[in-house]
Amino acid sequence: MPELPEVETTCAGIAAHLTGKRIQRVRVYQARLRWPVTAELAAKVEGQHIRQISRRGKYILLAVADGHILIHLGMSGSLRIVRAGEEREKHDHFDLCLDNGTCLRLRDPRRFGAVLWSEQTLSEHPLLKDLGPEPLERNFDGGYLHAKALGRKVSIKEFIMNSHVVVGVGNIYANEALFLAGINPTRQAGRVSGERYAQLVKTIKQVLRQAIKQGGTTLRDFVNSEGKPGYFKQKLKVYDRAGEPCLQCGTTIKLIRQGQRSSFYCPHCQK
DNA sequence: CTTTTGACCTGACAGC
DNA sequence: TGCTGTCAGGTCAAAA
Repeated sequence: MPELPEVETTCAGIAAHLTGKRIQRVRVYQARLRWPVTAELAAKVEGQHIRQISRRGKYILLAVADGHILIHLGMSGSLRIVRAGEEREKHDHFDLCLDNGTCLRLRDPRRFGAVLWSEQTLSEHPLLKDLGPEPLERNFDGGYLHAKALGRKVSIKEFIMNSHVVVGVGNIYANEALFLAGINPTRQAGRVSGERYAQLVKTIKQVLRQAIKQGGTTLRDFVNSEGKPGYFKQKLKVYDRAGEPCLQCGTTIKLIRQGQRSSFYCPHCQK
């Protein structure tokens, strides 16, 4: 489900509710997520104040005095702020109960998400330390991508979806950015010019910024922290449009599989 | 080192 | 009304 815009939307929605609040109680209803939710987490954070909410790639980070809670939404996760008494529904696996009668509640049908405790410096955490740059920051530019791609034979689409290359670009936005840049998703990463990488970086930033503005993309079940969907789906040019006409030239949008994921592109506009 | 494949899960939907 | 197979916003770990 959530790519960077959806995680960003979620983060922005929960931040004001959490910042400065004291964690009264951790409730784990289903510990078996991507990794087990540990008893250590509860022991460490109960009674602590949430100092700050931030995001690194698709990880949401809640800072407390001597460590961080790392939350990943996987494919189907969502976070909401609920009243403490609110009835739990199917797939609600985790609550962070605050001292003001509200809870941060994680729902995740597929359980590919994660809730982890980290006492390490974040830049040394095994899941974070090798992550690529943030796509919306200045250090993510055409020169960086072009240099990183040198000698790489993977397709450009799999390349930009690799979080060690750049974080936050998932299947929807990879397809969209490649369309906007006019690049065929099957092209080898190492065989794309610096000029085209500069263009691609622009379209990645553009599509992510627009999606954030629209509150993300809801395909079937993404909801923000208030339970509302995102509206970027209406702006998608190629994703989920196989067999439909290209909005630029009318050619039929093609569907192929790359690395077990669907890719959509216009064979005429993308070379 | 890079690349590919399998694994983890539930739910929705198509086709028989 | 089943049942089976396929697909879905991710990404780690192991194999090649």
